[in-house]
Amino acid sequence: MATIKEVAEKAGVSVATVSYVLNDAHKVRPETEQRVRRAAQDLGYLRNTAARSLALGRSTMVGLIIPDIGNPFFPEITKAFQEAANACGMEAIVMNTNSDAQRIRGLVERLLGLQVPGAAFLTSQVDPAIKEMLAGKGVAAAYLDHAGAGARCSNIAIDYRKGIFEAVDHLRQLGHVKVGFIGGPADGAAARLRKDAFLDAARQAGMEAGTLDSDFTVQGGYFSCGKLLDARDPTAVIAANDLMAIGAMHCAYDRQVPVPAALSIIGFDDITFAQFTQPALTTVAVPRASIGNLAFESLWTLIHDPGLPGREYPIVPSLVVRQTTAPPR
Amino acid sequence: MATIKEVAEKAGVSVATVSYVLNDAHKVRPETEQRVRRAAQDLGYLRNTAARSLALGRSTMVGLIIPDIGNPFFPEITKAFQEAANACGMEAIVMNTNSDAQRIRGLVERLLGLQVPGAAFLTSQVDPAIKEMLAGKGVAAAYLDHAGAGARCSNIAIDYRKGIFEAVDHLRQLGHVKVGFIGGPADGAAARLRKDAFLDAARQAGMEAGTLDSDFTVQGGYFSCGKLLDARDPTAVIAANDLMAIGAMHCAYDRQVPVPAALSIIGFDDITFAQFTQPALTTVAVPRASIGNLAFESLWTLIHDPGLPGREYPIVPSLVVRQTTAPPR
DNA sequence: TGAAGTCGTTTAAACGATTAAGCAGACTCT
DNA sequence: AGAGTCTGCTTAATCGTTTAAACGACTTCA
Repeated sequence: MATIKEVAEKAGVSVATVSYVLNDAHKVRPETEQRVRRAAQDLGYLRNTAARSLALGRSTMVGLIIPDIGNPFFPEITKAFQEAANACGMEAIVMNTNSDAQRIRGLVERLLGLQVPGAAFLTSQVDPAIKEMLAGKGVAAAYLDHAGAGARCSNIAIDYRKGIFEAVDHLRQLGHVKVGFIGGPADGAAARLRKDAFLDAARQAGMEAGTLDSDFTVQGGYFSCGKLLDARDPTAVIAANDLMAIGAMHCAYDRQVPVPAALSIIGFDDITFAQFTQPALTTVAVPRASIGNLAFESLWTLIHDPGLPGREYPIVPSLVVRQTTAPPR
Repeated sequence: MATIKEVAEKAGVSVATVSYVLNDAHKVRPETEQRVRRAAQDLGYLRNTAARSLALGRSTMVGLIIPDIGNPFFPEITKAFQEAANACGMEAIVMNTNSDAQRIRGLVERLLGLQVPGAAFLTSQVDPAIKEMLAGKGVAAAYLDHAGAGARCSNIAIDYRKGIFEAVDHLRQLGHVKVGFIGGPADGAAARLRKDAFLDAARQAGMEAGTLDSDFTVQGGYFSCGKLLDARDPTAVIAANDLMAIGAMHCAYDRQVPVPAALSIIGFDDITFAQFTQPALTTVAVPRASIGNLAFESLWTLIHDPGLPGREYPIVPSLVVRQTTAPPR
């Protein structure tokens, strides 16, 4: 592997000059710059990232921590984040918590060892101690749906309320009165936001609302829908994510309850698959690529202006009407 | 950030001793080791990966190159790869080609700059020049469905033939005679393997076979299924991946052709969503977690025994019968 | 008793970049 | 002409590890 030294020798200059050229510090005579670039090109020179990170005291990698890349909500976010990072000359290190908040500490230590200047945490819970530690070490952070922005951290806030209100309003316009809601785990902050929004919206629309906490899985949606149907006989069900909505559709199918004729179903997230269910799922679309982009951009901003305080970045979902909603039976 | 020097001072030893402890070289008196470990613990010491990589001449990161993390075939592979890497104290750097083979060169340069000791290429085509370059630099490589193993590279070979034969045999047993096949792009090697296997299997089963090349997307499956239905009126269709099979299901639905009563459909891959279609998709399951694991393990082996030649790792798919297949009308 | 091992530790030289500080030489100004 | 200011480059220190080689202090053995 060619080193900066070899490039310097070949170009007949010192390593410092090569370094200046490579870092676009316009300190070098154009003619010399050309010689250096030629030499680098000819030798197939590639900067040694490790050496660079050591000298700089920080690497060009940023962390992206998500619960599970297998969850269809995250691949698109990940991709957008990676692309944004690459466009800025950085690498993304993607890590899964497997929905186990305990794991985060270990992941953060790995990231700190890698000297990352920043990391995005797109998981619902992060121990405040960890947040403080990161801020203390000057590592930029971006969170999703956390309390708010802080010293070295920004927050990406999905406006669940708006999305849920649109969904409820859509059902109201169709004439529904008895509406069920299948929520996420009771201990999740993001799940609570959606449920509270639903209750408010339903009250405001004068609906008879019934809610049930579930677990964001297809299976969970299936069972919860069954219980809801038995207990309250709603004409429409809103699920807090698409996976549960799909479970609900299967439940309805198995019980021979036609969707949407006898039961309207609305999901949340608009995962890629939502458009391919039969009938296609009406759902609240969350712009996932934007989340990934914003997550990186917020880090980039924080990294390049250490004085700047963290910001709040809003994400605005909106209802996508497909085929699982219709007037009540 | 605490450095090894501070740990050494706190423990009253030299940095070399600390390094030996940290690297589990059992060269140190147990009593001293304890002192060092305590000191490291107390200071919250984390190894500086950049410095380590620089000294070692290679990093503890391995590359994983895939076409698109948004494609449901890859998240699970990625996850398994990451977990295998982490279990061995390494980090995975995941990169997308966005199905553009041209991009690979750039990605490889980034990986080489990161001093990775190995990388897995789970994409259909890799320029032989790149393969040679990697082997030349002593970087271990793992490929998917490539010609074969070589000096510093292993190959993971999915036995498409076996999977396709099982699918065809299943249809034969049900009594189907006119069977269609929706393949991938004509220029893809993996697509060709599946199609050839189908033609062989169909001939062997004495079936009337019709094939059509498509593009591995839901849309493509939809249109191709339509064309196949118009041209040949088959009683069953096999798609080269699940996405196209799902497209075919939609096509059948839109044409009021009941599945499986009037048309049997079989997919390939068994993506997570295959079990959630309505009716649930019969498909050939490819053990994706195994692919991820093997990809990493093959790299690990090559990295730790530089003398060892690359190996061929077989992946064996198998049919999963669900609800989209039945005897012909 | 002295040569030859062990054992546990330290010394010091890498590794490949970045960057502040220094240094010639040319140019400007008084 | 001499002092001061640019310009364009080099010198050399630095980042935090790893690891071969050296080095005392003991033990063993002839």
